[in-house]
Amino acid sequence: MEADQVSKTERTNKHYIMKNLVIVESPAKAKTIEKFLGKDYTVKSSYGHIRDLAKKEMSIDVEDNYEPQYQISEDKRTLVNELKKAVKEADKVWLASDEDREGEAIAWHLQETLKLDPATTQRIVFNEITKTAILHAIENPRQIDMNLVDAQQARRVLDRLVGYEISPILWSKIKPALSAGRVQSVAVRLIVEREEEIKAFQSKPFFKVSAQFRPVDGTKTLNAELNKHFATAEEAEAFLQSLSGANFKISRIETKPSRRSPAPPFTTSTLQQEASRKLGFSVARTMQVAQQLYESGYITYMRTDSVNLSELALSMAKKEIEKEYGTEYVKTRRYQTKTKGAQEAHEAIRPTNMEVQSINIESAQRRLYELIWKRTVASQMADAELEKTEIEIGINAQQPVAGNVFQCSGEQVKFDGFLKVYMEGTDDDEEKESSTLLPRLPEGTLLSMELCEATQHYTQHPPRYTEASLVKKLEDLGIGRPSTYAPTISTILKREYIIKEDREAEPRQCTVLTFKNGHIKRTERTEKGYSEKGKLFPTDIGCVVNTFLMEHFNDIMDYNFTATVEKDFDEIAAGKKEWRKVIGGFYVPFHKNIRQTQQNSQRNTGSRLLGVDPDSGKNVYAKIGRYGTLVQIGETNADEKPRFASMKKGQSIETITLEEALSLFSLPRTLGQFEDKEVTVSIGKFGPYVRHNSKFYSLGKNDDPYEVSLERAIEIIKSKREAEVQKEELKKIYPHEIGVQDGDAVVSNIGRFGPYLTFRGENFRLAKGVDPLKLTLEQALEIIDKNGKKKAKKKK
DNA sequence: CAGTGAGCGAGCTTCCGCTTGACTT
Repeated sequence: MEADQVSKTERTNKHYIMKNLVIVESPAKAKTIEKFLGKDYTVKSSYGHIRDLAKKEMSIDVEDNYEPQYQISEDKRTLVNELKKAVKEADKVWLASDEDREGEAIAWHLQETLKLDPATTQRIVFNEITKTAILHAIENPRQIDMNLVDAQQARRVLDRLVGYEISPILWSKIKPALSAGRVQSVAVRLIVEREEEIKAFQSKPFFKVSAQFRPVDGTKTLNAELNKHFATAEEAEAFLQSLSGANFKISRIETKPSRRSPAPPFTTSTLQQEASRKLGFSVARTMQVAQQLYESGYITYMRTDSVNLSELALSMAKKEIEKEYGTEYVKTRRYQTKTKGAQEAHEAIRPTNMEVQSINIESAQRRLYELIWKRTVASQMADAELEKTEIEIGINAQQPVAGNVFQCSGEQVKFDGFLKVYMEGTDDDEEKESSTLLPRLPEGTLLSMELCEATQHYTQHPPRYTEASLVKKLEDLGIGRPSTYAPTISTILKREYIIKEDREAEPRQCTVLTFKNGHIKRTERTEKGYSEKGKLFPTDIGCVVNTFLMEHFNDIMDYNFTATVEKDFDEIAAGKKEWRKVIGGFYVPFHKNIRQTQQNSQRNTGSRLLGVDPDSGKNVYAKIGRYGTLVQIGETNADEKPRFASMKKGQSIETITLEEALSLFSLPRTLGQFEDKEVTVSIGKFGPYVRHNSKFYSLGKNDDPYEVSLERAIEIIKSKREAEVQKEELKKIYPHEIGVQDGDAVVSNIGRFGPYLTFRGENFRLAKGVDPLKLTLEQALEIIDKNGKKKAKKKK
């Protein structure tokens, strides 16, 4: 009886202080929301998905209507246990993951895994992290939308089926450990096809004619360009010749106003593009730095496809612009997201506080922050007003020059508007002509020609993709999501389907014809061509895999495949289609194709016959082997085993010559004798090495195993020996006891990254240049204390 | 990763999308 009473009291008390648990996706978000909600609410984070298809095998039962087999992800087990505990202590659970397909699925997986009652579990959404938005969400809970969840399940299952059924075919037909997928394979296709375009491109020379004019009674010069190019030097010369004794006058001058509008605020994709163009960041670096800014509270969430700004952000921007630049610079703009397949669960990427123009922290973070600040503020500023002037200069020659005129144009800024803050970069490889202010001259003004030049140029092949321009292309095609752009690139790099490289351009011969005072002078000059930095090139493996996939899985390689299945997913989300039927409609023919391809297709190694080995008279091939590209002497199915040699970095099946291939067989190479033992050089699993007295010495970065001399090899051996002696010396010194504090020793030790301190089972790094042997106990303890505080901060 | 250096062959490899962490010798 007494026990009953107690529990009753407890229950009443509990009721009195209602305990709420809110689960969001990101811990940074959790921290912010907790502040808004007060102490009746505990806010925890799921750190994204907590459950997924099991990693091993397909984990989809195709016999049982595509039943997915889900599993708590390895790294989420402890987290799920914590969440379970928190659920027990709460009276009400609110699932507040993002308002999109993945977010809804996260909420559902949480509900299932935490065994929450759907009837009492509250599903809430907000796409703006403000107190009003969150309180509004709390007042409008709903239940989980199973249609949206099903759309996610269909997406997930389709991707697994495609990836896990095609990849094994690549292992058996081309090379082990390769992969294929709805997103990555199309990304590779884009790069391969661009390279093919470039290969097919025939660069043609042409001549541009430019001239400098001066008004007969004026001083200002006018630079203009002829409205026609010439194919040959002869034609250009004939044209220049015809200018002898010609008259020039302004035949048309037109001035018209024009406007320019700012670019919308950043999404993940546009941030990656601008950071690449303006800061030279790789896509991964941009995301890493943005993450740091997000975690420190400087910017909003960095994985988004939305250009939308919250009302709060709009008014903050307005205030900031008024304060900094004046009211005439303000123009509130609401942007519409046009991206295919955008889900818009978040705002655009913007500063959390527009009053903060810059932050005084590490350079990369500061520069990226300033870029975001400028872009956001500019997006809320007035148009720039320009005045564009076009001038046409007519030629009055003895032999009429059919329809040709010289042209020049200039732009003048009347009101700078958003240009005061920010100007979007371009991907154009050639520099844009700088806009100049043109003199105001009336029509009919007579001009004298000071100089005229015909310069040889070459037509340029389409540009290779950079990481950022590939992301843009993928986004345009609706392929991939903000959270996957960077990982997709790193996957196809890791598989060695593509490489990122700088390539120097071939120098080119350019003819210049100069026409001055009635004479034509011809000069030849060598011009540095356009060299490419950080561009993406397909590898042999990338090309062979692409050809194979294009031949056998044309539908999945189609640029519209994702867009097409997305339509199905949308219909599932709208409750118009059943996800298992959609998957069935795809899988039945797909799987049939898989079986046929496995049975009927040829092994494809990209083999190319290079010629005949003069020593053995056998054929020499270049092809893809188990561990990469190789060259081979002799036939694979002959009685005698063929000889193999791995290709060097930078060599490719397509371009390697017979001589280069044969030289690869010169390893292992015997260089000579040292200390009465043979010195040989070769290449192993971990790179090129020198072998001497059954010991191995890695070659330096700049040493070529095919070229390296005995002298250099001995140098390498000696320097490694010396390093080892030094290491032995260090071992004698370390571990070195600095002193004892409260019965525990403070010890310095030496590791791979240099000296460090150990105290009570914990390790502490030392700043550069600090010699642990000279440290006093006091100094050492100070370092430990400082580092300890840092660690504690990090843990929080 | 760890300071190695084959080739026999067992058993492994793989997808896309959400999200951050990690001890550090």
